[in-house]
Amino acid sequence: MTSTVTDPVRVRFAPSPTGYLHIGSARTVLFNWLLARKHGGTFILRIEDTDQARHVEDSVQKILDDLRWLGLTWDEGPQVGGDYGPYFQSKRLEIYNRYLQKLLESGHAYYALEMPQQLTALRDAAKAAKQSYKYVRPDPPPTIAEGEAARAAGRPVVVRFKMPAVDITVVDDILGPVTLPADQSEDFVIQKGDGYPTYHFACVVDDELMKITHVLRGQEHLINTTKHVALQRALGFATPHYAHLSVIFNMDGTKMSKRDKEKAAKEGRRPPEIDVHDFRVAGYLPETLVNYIALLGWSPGDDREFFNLDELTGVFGLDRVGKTNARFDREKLLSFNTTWATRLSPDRLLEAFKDFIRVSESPMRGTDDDLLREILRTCAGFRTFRQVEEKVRFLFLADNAIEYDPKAVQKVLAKNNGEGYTALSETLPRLRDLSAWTADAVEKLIHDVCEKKAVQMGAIAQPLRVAITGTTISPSIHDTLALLGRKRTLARVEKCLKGSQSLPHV
RNA sequence: GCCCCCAUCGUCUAGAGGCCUAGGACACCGGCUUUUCACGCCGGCGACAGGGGUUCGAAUCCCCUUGGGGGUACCA
Repeated sequence: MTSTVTDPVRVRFAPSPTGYLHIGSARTVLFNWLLARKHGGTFILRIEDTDQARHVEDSVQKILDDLRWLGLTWDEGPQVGGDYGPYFQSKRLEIYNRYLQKLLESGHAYYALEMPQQLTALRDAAKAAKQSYKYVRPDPPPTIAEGEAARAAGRPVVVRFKMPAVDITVVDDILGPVTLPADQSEDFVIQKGDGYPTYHFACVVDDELMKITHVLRGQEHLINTTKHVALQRALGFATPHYAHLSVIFNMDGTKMSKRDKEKAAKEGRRPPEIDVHDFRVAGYLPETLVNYIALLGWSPGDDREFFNLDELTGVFGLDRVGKTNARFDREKLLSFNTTWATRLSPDRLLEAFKDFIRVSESPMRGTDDDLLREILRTCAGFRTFRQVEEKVRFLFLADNAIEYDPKAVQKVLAKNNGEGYTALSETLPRLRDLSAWTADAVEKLIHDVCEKKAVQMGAIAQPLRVAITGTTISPSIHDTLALLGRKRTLARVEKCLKGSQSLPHV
């Protein structure tokens, strides 16, 4: 089915505040946002905080911050308001109760008195016997009066919706028609024992009241759609367009879960990035993330693959969203980031770099813009900001705090009877005498030394690099020296040379 | 157990019956460049899950099998 969009498009992203923004959710937001922008519609953010037990305190703040970082701003929702608020479900309890009463009175819903443990036991038994389980509606169900009395007596009473015994077909904008047999759905809970609505109920009421036209969500909700449509019919609500997105997995086919991080930490590995915030702290650009996740399940139909948000808005469409589950390829992401870093203007790159420095609490904090620009320039071709940081880490260490990598020292300085040290000591006076300490002058000097000694660049550059950084990795040798400055360079080389005298193999 | 969804290179995908001896990107493998790490350039390897149909003709349509995924909560 192709749906012609006539009403103004209103879409929403409805996270529950239980942590950071997951990379999979980020794709869902992106597609919603793009759909809204594409049609000049409205993108709404709604916080589904109906689960008191799992609520995480600063979660909302974190999610909002990472959404903004991605550039996915919302037209209605927390912090910006709107005509259809409040946008926190916990603030809409009266609204849900009103519709709940209607359902109760019209006989579409009823109070249910079973204890949770009782139900769990039945489910477990069915599972153990490899049988399917379904809640059986009491016959007759408790009356409203009985339900209210039980609740007044302090019993954990819930309200269940009478699921009609008809097959329900929804025409998904991505998947096409999907029919769910009636006998698969039970009378599900719409109000919990604590008085909060369940997701299904709150979601349906809010989507109606907030005039949502398109529901774009994860595939885990596909089957819920039956419940939602049934609820809409009972309530006399319109049914919005539905579109369900495929799932994103790790390369090994497992789910991308925060558990991966815990597991890695326990095993002493660096935790993989799972939430948007993880990628941000790891030194990825928002442009990269947006571009990469856009291509997970959507394609422009041709060979182009680099798009910013504006460009995506221009070409995005639900008709080009695929049905297949995707795997998250970190190698490709890295490659995208490398490309994006070269595509951005120096100003934009600097801005992004500073965000990285801030959120990652980098030792580069407090560095002035000119130096940061210079660092970015000398590290051109980098894959992530984190890599830049590692490459220029030597700049932010005290001269006497350089840690020498034993392997680098052996390979570059000590090997062959300390020929690296020899090269160093021969170069040192030339550096002392260098009139102007610029990258160009340094480069010229090193070339000159190489020529005089009839050796390759590496024979001079590498010993210098190890002497002043402690490692074999840094920007070009002339940039490395220029960045460090004459005084600190000389100090480090001298200290390195002095240290060599106590080494047995020299 | 039951229900639903999905199926092209290792990965993301293009492909909407003949344009396909299946295209691109990442990865991988060679080579070039090179002061380290990256970057860059050139070349190569590499897929229509299997089986039945439909059709003059199928990666494209239908069925079955297999495989993968989702759901089956007083979570969302």
